[in-house]
Amino acid sequence: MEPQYNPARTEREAQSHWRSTGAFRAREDAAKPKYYCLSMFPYPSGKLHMGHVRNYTIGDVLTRYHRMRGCNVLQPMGWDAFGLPAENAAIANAQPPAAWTYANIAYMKRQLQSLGFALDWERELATCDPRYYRWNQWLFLRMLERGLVYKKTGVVNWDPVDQTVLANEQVIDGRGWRTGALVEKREIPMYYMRITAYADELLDALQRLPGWPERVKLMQANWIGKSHGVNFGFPYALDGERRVMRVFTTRADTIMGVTFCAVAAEHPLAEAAARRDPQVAAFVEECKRGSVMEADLATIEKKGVPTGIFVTHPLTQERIEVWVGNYVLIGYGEGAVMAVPGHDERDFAFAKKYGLPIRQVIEVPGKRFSTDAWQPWYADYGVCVRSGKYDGLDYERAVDAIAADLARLGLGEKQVQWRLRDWGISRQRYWGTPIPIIHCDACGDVPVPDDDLPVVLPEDCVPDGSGNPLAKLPSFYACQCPKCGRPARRETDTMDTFVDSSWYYLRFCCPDNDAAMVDERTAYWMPVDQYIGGIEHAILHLLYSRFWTKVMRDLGLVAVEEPFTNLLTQGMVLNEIFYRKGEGGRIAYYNPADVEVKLDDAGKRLGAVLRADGRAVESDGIGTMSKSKNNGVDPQALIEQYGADTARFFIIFTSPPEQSLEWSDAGVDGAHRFLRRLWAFAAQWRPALLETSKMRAGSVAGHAYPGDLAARAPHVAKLRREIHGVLGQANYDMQRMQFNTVASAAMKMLNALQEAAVTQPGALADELRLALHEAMSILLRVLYPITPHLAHTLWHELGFAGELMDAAWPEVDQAALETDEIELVVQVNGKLRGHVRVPKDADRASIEQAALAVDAVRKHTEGKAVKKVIVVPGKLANVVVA
RNA sequence: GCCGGGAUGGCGGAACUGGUAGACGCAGCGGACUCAAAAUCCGCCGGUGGCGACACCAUGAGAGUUCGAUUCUCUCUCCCGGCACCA
Repeated sequence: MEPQYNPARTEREAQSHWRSTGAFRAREDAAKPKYYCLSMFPYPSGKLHMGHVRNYTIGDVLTRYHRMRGCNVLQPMGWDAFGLPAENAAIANAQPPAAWTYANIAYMKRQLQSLGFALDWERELATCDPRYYRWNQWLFLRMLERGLVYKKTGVVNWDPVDQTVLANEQVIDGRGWRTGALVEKREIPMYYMRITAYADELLDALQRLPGWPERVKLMQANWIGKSHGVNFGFPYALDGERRVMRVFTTRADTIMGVTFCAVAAEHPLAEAAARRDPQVAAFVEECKRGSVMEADLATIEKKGVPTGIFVTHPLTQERIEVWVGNYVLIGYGEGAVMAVPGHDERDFAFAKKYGLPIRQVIEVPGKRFSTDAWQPWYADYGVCVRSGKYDGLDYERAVDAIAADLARLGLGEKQVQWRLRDWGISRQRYWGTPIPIIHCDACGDVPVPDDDLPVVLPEDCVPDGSGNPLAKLPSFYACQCPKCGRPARRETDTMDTFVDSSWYYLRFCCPDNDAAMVDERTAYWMPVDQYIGGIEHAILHLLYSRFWTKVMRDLGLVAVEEPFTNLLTQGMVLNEIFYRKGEGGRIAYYNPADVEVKLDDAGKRLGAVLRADGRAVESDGIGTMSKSKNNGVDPQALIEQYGADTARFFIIFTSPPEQSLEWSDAGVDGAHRFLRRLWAFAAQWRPALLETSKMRAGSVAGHAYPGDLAARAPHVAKLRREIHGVLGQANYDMQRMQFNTVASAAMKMLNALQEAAVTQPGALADELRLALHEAMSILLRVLYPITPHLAHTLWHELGFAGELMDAAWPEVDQAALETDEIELVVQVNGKLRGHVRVPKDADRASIEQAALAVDAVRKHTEGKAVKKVIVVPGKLANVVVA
């Protein structure tokens, strides 16, 4: 054994040992409880970043821990390989996305392997592989057959210069990222998946996911957004035709306060008004410019124009004017809303701005209504006033009565409304799963027959930013109609990459099956016992995966109701974002490693410059590490300098998993120092520990301190008390997944070991030797999930039995924790004033007496009446004085 | 704007069910070893006052509940994530 820690050699040897023994190959084994541990697979952006290291280290810790607890573990890895960055890289480097992606996968795979994760690489998959995405296409066709896929128009960002559809990410301040042209909204036909058909179940089943964080379930519930209300119509006549404008409201109790209505720019009424009023037309045009993002729509100034069209209030017969409002969403509800400025904040602001009437129709006791300024209580539930026959009714009764009256008129009914919209999966892009549809002039949209799957994506295209290259590639799109055999055109849109990631966890169970999407092996491994990934996926990816699983269940393909039993949402790894704005609004991002932050003498920040040219760069604050913002930190330098175990230990130690983390490598030295110190300690005491290992090799208890040998020496008893006390905490922390304090626990154990060992530097007494042996065995097992190479190597070097990865997780010896006396905290009026030692089984009265006898307590209670003494057994005594 | 989360020393963080605030580290300071440096080891290390014993203040800000609040409640500020075409 080398006297000094050599991470490169340790890791090389441990990894080759694991590789040659196939240590992490997962096989179905009905005899053992299974544990499927999955980390969200990475997008192959080029290099791993710290977020990946954090994510996969957490997964690895859990996988190795559960294996020691006796589980048959599966931890697979794959590549979320389709997506936009590959096309961006293609534009920049004139290289096909496929070549770029495969090169990135090869590099990142080596990085993952160098980190020593216990992955079953035989199950590796990449979503850009036709053997994978053919099943996207296959399931798409099954969903199409069942009406779960349909076609309708959707709104996209259109760059008029490049003649291409832009992702939201590619729109910066309303302009195309490459051209700087003002982006327009455009409606195009797209395929949708009917996730709304599962809205009720997706919401309901959240209650049966106790292993998910409450906040994620809350976010999903809010996203699905079930609301109860009334859908009703305002009759009107237009061009001599009698029609009805439908709206949905959750506040039907305020219906008598309607003073106007508002419709979205895309609403038929707005279009009708635009045809005869140029002002309305201009406003509708204005609304069609700008972003399609909800966040932008929500923050823009609320504006509108009157259409000159009037509808009839269904209950009062009042004439109500219709406005076009830029804040009304065509995609939500009916694209039209009734406006009650008295009791809706948005409507109030709108009415104030345009001088429209505001009417109070809800009263809350003790509150005074005024049209001067909005007050939050205006939106509260109360009692109807100035509402004719509904006066005096509370919310529930008013809604019931109004819904009944509207129903009698044939104009409305109660309705459940969802915020959730169907999932648009069409992308006008090249690097994705081709949608298996053929457009025939005679037969319409014809599904590609199953026998013709997969529709293979050509891998040699180089996008140039001006639209989808597939649409310019006759060898791809030219085809025959499967129905009539006449020339036809293949669909050139591809699928949203969320499709790929919606079921990869199922494919990991049976990645080698070329005949079926999934097979019976999913019954063994599914559901995923522990899923780990960034909190940024709390809604979309996780909701789509839940939906997809339910669809597959209904198709009889899998048996599970929900894909992920337990979810750990990892906090983001953040770093500062630096950029420069070039001509035409183009933005270039610079990696923080290449930027120097300038400080003044007082340490105040003056600015930042790019090291390469010394010119200033702007800061865009801190944000999640990403390819697009170029603020990732490559872990490679860290691994090369310190080794994988240090990188793993550091990322685990520096923060609890769920917390977001601003990247800083301060402290890496400390992590490395600890591992060196542990190695040196092991090397120093190796002869004694080896000898003890030999002596105890046949012991059933393994490495536990023998129960028949009482630890009489105080320093031995102290060591055992400390080790087992820390172990108890570590076990608790492991279970609640607070791994940073498990790492701390390992450090505390080494500190205790060193302290105990120096107490008797000469010949080791048997008692101490056995206690050190036991403590070291516990320490290595606790540390193994975090720093497996080092722990594995020391385990062998010190002669501990068997393979560490299959050693049983250590348990606390309660006998080691016992003491005769305990120390209690003594407070006066809740303030710490001293300590007192009492027998461990002391009763309340004697504790009270002991507390009152403490000098500091006497000083602070002198001349005052003691009202009572609060005794918390085992913890404290608090003397309360007047 | 809406939904979800967070804020504790110079820094990362700890404090289990409301019970010793600052575990474990980093950085810093002082010392030992050394010709010297690195490595290693020992000590100190929230703030203010005091030689000291000790006292007071302190968990983003402000209020409240409690014998006692980092922990529970309310209001506010700032930061992070999501908002349906980044993944």
